Amino acid sequence: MPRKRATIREVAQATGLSPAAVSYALRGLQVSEETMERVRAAAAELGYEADPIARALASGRTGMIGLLCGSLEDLWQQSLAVGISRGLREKDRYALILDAVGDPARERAFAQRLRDQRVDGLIVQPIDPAAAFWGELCDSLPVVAIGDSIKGTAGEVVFDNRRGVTMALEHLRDLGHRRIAVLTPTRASTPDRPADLHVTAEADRLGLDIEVATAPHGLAGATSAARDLLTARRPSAVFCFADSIAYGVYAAAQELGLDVPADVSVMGYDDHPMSGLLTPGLTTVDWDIDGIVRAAVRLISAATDGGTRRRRVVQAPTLRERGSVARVR
Amino acid sequence: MPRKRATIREVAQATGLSPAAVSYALRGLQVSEETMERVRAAAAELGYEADPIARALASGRTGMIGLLCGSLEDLWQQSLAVGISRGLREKDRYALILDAVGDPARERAFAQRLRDQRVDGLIVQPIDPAAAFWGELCDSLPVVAIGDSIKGTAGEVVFDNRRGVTMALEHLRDLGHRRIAVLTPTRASTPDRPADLHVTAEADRLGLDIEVATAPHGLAGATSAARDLLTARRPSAVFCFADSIAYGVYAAAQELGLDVPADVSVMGYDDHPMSGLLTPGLTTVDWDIDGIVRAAVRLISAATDGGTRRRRVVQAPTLRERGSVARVR
DNA sequence: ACGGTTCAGTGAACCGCTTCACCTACGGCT
DNA sequence: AGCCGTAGGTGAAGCGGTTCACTGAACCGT
Repeated sequence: MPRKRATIREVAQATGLSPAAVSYALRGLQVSEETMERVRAAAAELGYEADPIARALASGRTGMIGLLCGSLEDLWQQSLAVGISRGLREKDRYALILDAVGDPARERAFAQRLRDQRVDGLIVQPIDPAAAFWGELCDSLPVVAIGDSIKGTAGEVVFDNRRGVTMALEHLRDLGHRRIAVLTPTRASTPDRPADLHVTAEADRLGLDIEVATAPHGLAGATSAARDLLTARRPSAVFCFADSIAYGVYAAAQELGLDVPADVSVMGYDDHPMSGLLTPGLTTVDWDIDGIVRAAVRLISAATDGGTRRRRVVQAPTLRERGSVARVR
Repeated sequence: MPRKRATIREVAQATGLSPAAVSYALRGLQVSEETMERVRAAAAELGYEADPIARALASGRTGMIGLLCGSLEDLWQQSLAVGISRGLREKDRYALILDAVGDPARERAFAQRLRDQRVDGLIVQPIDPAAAFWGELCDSLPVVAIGDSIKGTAGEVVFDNRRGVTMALEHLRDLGHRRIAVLTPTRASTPDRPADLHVTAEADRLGLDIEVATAPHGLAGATSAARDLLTARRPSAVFCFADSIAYGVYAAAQELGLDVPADVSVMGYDDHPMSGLLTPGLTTVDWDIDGIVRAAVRLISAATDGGTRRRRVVQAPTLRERGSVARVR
């Protein structure tokens, strides 16, 4: 039988004060230095620590930040999540991480769930940035969006995806590629992502012959999607909308005995740490994950600390050329 | 101004029932089919959904499972966390993930924090399985340990680390390696991990010349630790206690112009999905991550659903030979 | 000496749900 | 008819904090 925990009333009893006074004292409010000391001592003595749930119910705050990821199977999003967790910890906050598994319906459910959990703020990498519920959500707590812009957020770190896509496609074109397969992450339902649309527009402009397919982030799934792609009408290059997916292309190529980049060029998008370690190194679009983490943490902190001005950080891409894209023969 | 949410009393009012009845009805308890239907309709009408915080305070349960990771910088633990999250979701539970960052003090603090959050159960990959506070914790909620055994848990998935270590070292010895560097994860303070101890014992038995060093899980950190190792008195093989760390050795070797495995053999421990994709493929000890995930989810579910019997799953390692370990010249 | 501030602290009403003890009406059984 | 068992429902007391309105005393300047 676990010994019951001390409550605030016991501390009050022990010090001869009211529960209210103890509550204030422990938060360093409204009481004299002397009683504060007394209360602290008694609390330590009794091993008292405020119950976060009760506190959340009464005050509506938790000190937690919600982190809602579109799909945690994506290694890049994993890195992002870990980075943000650590960044927040340095500010004495915790991250509550939820994974929408690429499903917009879950995204909605989880976002609301996090609100109900009284997170002080929400960082989200949205699957469907255009969805209607975001508006309502942004009204009830500070939201920071990463990736795509959401209306009404308290701050956002958006990627200049148009630029990133252009950069990638131009690079491929410059090396002579014309028939290019594009692999984008699978989504449960597919809201038209701005970046996706931009791909076809840009391909048009550059006179490229594009074929779009989807692939899951997980290595096994991505590999099998890539296998289909490479065995059918094989393109000269594959542009993957996430490094995770590009890894699947490597795996499929290996299976099929195809050489990267001699038989097929591969281009990624993210720059995950592992991308530099592959042979050949993955040529990819680098979004500076550390910068994004820092910006997101800064924005959410500002917003929850009552910062009022809406902030927008636009992340510019860099082409990270390694060995996976070659000039077409 | 966000419209206030409906409470249970409003639903009660709307149906002409008592709050208690509504509470029961929504959980399918103690009420007639007919009122249940009426309540459901009214709830839907009002957009009512029970507040998880209030519910947690009153009932002491949340439906959440805590997941406490030793160090989320480790890619393998990331995979584990994602896998467990998904596995739990299928059982309509959520995982609350916390990262102890390799620090036993944080491990303690977070474990208690999770208990205070009223998680229904805790899955932990302990840094310091021998610490005293676990006992108290296991008394107050079901705990499942992964990796090393903890006293008093409701279940555990333990790795047969002795066997894994022996397997790895024997493999290296069989290929003629004698001077072997061992790279283990950095810990804030270093409780003597059983596995670590076993390494020196086994090295002794096999007549190997071992040098132990530590490295962080992050690629940058691991790389720099490996660089030091490889520039000093270079061993013929490096045995890393995590694939993440082995990746750092690859990176360092690449920087230094050393060939794996011609100049230095590398052996991992985990089998992360990326390990097969590197060139050469990382020879490693495979713990069957999917099996572990399944077992952990099963155990914690059983334990929280009032399962009483203590369960112990011992995970056996498999040597996954790829190309990173060569016969010594 | 007196009204007006400030300071430290109090009581009680929440926050929104669960749960325990109790109540009522109804049907069945003997 | 009388009694009991049960299904269906009610009221109120929590859960463990926070917060708001208020009080009593000390202090202030005039």
